[in-house]
Amino acid sequence: MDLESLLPGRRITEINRLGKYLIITLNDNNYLVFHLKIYGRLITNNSFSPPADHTHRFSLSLDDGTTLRFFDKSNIADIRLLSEDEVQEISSKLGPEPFSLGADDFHPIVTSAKLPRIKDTILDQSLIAGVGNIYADEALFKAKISPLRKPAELNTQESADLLRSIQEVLQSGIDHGGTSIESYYDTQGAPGQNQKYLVCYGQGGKPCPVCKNPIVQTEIAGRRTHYCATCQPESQLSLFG
DNA sequence: CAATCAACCTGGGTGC
DNA sequence: TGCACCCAGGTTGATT
Repeated sequence: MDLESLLPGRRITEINRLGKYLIITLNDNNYLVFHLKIYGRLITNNSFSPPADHTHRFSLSLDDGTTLRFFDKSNIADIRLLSEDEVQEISSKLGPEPFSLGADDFHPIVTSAKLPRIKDTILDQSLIAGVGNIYADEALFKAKISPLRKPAELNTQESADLLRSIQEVLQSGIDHGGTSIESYYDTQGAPGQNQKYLVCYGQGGKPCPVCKNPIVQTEIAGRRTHYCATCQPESQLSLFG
């Protein structure tokens, strides 16, 4: 990749997030687009030394003396220099941002989804942008909805609860500086704290904080999945309401 | 057509 | 200790 040689002389005019994409707008109407995937890390703290397994992929020297460095442990993260049209194409494939949605908007999105389970549905970036695997499990737990439920069968109350839960778990992640289960770092090289606040994800076998039955760990659509089979019943009917 | 799977990469952990 | 295998917060295109 020779992005570094293409960039000198250009100016950063704006920085935005689009779903899970980070979009840096340049003054020539091009865009530096990052997708961190699982292990991508962007660091602006010049004195930060990442662990040895974080391979350096990219550096950009800014005129205030900052160096923007990009590391990726697995080399599957993306950095691309794109035109406005190409960014527009990415944007057009993304669903709405969860924080911009109301319950009335979210219910039809959920119930018209063609995916087999609600977990697949909220992970689908074309339906709702920005929800990843950890936050999907946390939100479904919080809303007391089984990840295995068929999306079309959620009633208005359930979809409203789910949207609110998605917003809450994402806000928690933001407030606590990210979830550092593996090795997430913010731009200063500091780990996030949100892993301390997870109540479901990664808790397989441990007692549910609500009912004390063990949290189930399984796999749904190839993604590690955790839920409480008691608090999040698969059947919509519950004798105990 | 819908749903799953392999591939993209690499390093770390685990179990034999 | 060595080695084969599995796993990872994601997305995409191929395959069943």
